[in-house]
Amino acid sequence: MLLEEQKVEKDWRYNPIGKIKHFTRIKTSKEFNGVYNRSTKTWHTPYFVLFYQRSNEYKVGFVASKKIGNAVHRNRAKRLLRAHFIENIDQLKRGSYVLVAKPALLNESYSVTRKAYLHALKKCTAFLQN
RNA sequence: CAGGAGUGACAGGUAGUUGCUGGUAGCAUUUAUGCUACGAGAGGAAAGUCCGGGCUGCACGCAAGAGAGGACUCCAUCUAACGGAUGGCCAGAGUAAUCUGAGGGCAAGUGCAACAGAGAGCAGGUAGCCAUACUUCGGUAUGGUCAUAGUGAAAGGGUGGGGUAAGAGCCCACCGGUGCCUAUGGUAACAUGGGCAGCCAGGUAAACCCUGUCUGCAGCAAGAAGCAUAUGGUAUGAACUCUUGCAUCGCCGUAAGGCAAAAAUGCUUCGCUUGAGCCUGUUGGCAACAGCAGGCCUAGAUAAAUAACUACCCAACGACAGAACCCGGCUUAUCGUUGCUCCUGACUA
RNA sequence: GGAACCAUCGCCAAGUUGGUAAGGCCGCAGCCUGCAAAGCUGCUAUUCGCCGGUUCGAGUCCGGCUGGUUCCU
Repeated sequence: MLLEEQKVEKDWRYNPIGKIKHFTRIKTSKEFNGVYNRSTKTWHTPYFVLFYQRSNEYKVGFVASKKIGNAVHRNRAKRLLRAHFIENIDQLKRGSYVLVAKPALLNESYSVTRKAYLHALKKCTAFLQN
């Protein structure tokens, strides 16, 4: 019994869900291309594109290209996407996520983009719920 | 009150909830992670990368070698240094406050100037003017001359008088400009005078070039250390050969490395923030700035932290915009709010 | 982050020492042909990426912006 309890504790401690720290970031263009090409589900909205690849690792990548604007606008787009991601982080399945920003993201309010994000997650079947 | 000129400051704030990146302290354990508390967390340009410096590596015998290349160029001061700043001088713009200026040398040398025009670089002579000769009395030829006309961005001083066949710095007076000498003021650039000379000497050096000053080359993806992976091996003494030797050349010299190792790939750590630092006061200076005293520690990330939401304030959901080794400048972008000083005009007292 | 370079007609481009922008393809018009193609002739840059400066005069020289490309990885 004790061992089992310890195991549960271990699992909880090693379960990275709940903190963005535990998601390893996607860095190189090779990794990004891997997610783009082998993604199990993708969903497009006017504000961003969500790529989801099922795997045993926890990985995230936020992308803001030069089309969005200068460095300030790119940083803001990535921050907004990160805020969306952190909000529902404890309900996500294992896998690699890539969020690509679009120029319309900066002009729309947070509540609208939040709805779009939740809808995209549903369509990609990334929620943990049964 | 209206219109200007200069120089500063700020770059949203407050409260709450949920989060991010470092630091310090404590606790826990699987010993590199988690939790809790406290405090910190982008700019005036962080930008462009246009200059200068620190720092690091390479080079480093001659170090103040030589030349090339590059940059700058009125004077003085400031600075670690600068192509920067401050104050002046000169030139230009403006009624003025004030602003703008790559602002040495073309009386060292070489080159360049399309078109137009007679002529564009040791000046020249188209029209014109004058004299002489000839004459068919229209003019033609030769010589003198350049004031006047025309061309051009620019035609070798200006005005007046004398002079002459006609004219001309040919001569004279005044003015402008140039060189030399000199007096006064100023640290100096230079300014204001005086004398003498010669008689005018064009523009262009962001054309070559000359004078003077500076300059070794590269950049934190510099460079150092650790772990893992696979590759690779002439010779064993020297020589040969290979690789490297950070722009060029001369003389001198003949370097370094080849398992006690080298280079490649991936990851990590250091470099990485206490510094020509900031703030306040005071002293010196017209000022840039410097000295002294006291106080402060103020981002250090790594696909890259400052966010999301709610409420209120406000003329305003705020302009331009995100540190990436660090400083000093320059340049460019910028919605506004606001302090101080000065100038001109109008009106009132 | 650092370093180097480029921009000329719709496309490809020349333009050395500053003097009024060659050429080819495409397009348009004409000739030729029964009609076309080919060929021949002619036309097409008012602003040389943009803004200033030097100069009598800048595609060219100098400074600053804008856009793009390449290298270090």
